[in-house]
Amino acid sequence: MPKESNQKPSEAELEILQALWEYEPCSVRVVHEQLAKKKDVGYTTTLKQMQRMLEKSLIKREGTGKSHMYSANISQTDIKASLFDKVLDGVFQGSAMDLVMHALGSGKTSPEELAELRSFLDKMEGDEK
Amino acid sequence: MPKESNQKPSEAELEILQALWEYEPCSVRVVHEQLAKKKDVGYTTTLKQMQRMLEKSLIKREGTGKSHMYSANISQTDIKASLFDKVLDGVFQGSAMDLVMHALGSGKTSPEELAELRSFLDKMEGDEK
DNA sequence: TTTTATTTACGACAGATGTCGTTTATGTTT
DNA sequence: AAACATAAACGACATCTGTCGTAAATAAAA
Repeated sequence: MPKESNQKPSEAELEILQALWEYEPCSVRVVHEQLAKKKDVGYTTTLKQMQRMLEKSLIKREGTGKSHMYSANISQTDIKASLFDKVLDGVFQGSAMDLVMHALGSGKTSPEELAELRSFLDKMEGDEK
Repeated sequence: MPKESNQKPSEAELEILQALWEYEPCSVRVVHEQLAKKKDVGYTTTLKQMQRMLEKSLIKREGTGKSHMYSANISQTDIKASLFDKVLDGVFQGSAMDLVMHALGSGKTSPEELAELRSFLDKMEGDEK
């Protein structure tokens, strides 16, 4: 199997991964510019962070001499699952339903999405039987 | 207003808070025994952790002399919201729907719960208009 | 081929986190 | 009161994180 990372990314590392998932493969500069939009941080800070992430195999890179191109070495799907589980077990006592309710109650869902959800439910209930 | 904590708990701190939410007010010993079920850690470690949390006002305590009784100083609801938002923005690109789908797709919901969700949806759609 | 602009690579540092060992204080039993 | 059992307080330490400054490497321009 491919040697994927097993470490869980920190806050800052996650931000970098996000940029990578969107632009990979790309240079440190590109990633940094994304971060710079959200917060005030130095280029070398981003670089250093990425170098450490490289050591941890959270990301990978290619290219020789100057300018390396980086890519995430961990899928967004995995992180989604991982963070999701963490929150689920951490504060929702493992009740996915509770979490769903929270999500719907947060007022961040449009009517269209609710409709979509409804049909999804139909499909789910259709399957089991 | 009551002086509540503003810091976000770390991994280990969250575990302690969980124990507190369930048993508060309680002693360090009780909290420790809960943690000990899940991981191998020393009593003084838990104690130290809690003392630091006290400084940060993540928790509070009462009782004089020996044996203090501790309680969480931050509501589980707040943490829920906070962690939820973090995950939502962090990897689900702010799409609550995506997160809901993930939750439902994780196979951690019973048919009863799905039914419950359905009626919840009915209610929601009934309200808006 | 100098100069200039970038990109990397290193090394440092402060603060947060996770873990303990040891010492001190304080009830509880004889 | 003396001995014992516990709880709390301290201080120490190794990592991990977030941030940089500075130096070295390398490509691009003059």
